[in-house]
Amino acid sequence: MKTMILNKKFYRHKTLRVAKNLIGKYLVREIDGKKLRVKIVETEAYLGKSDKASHAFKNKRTDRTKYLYRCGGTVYIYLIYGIYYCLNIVTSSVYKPHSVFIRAAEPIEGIKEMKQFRKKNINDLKELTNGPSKLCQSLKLDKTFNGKKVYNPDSELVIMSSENVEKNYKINKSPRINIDYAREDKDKKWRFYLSNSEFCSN
DNA sequence: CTTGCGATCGCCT
DNA sequence: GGCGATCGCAAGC
Repeated sequence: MKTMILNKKFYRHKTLRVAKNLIGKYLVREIDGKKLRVKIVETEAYLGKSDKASHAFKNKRTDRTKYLYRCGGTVYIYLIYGIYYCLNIVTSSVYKPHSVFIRAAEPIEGIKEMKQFRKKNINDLKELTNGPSKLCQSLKLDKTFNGKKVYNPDSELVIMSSENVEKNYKINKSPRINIDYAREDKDKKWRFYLSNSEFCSN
């Protein structure tokens, strides 16, 4: 079974389902003729209007969050703490500002380049991509990717299916990380991760 | 215009 | 375990 780009329809489903289905898929970044490839091992679902942790809670729509209102498969990247970027993939239908937050991945290809894009000297492989902003550094992703489509073969960032070994994946769930402000939504088990993967965030 | 703060990380103790 | 970095963003005046 060959790996291929996931089509637009993959993202047009319930966000919790897409968040789980993205585990084990490949995130592929093309830069200067080089291919950087990682395997997604940890995600979180953000359910828009009804989710106190979501940037689009109560359908809040601003210059920053407008990308969440586009079709499934659209990139939403935001700046956090003035210095770091975080990657989301829009899901569900247009007008529902849902997304899947990509928290961690396993480096597969282009590791030399990823090490160069991260600031510090990395010896431990998992330190390249075991956090949402570490991942963005390693893949050199920033706000210029906003609005791009991960199902478009011409994009510099696409998501690809994995081999059929994914049938053997055991996926766990837990509450999402660092959303204490979300009150009654903070304990919802909307975080998914590959069981036994050492490449998950801390 | 002003102000308070964050879906993180790395360094410090 | 704690904390500071650093600035875009959104809310409030």
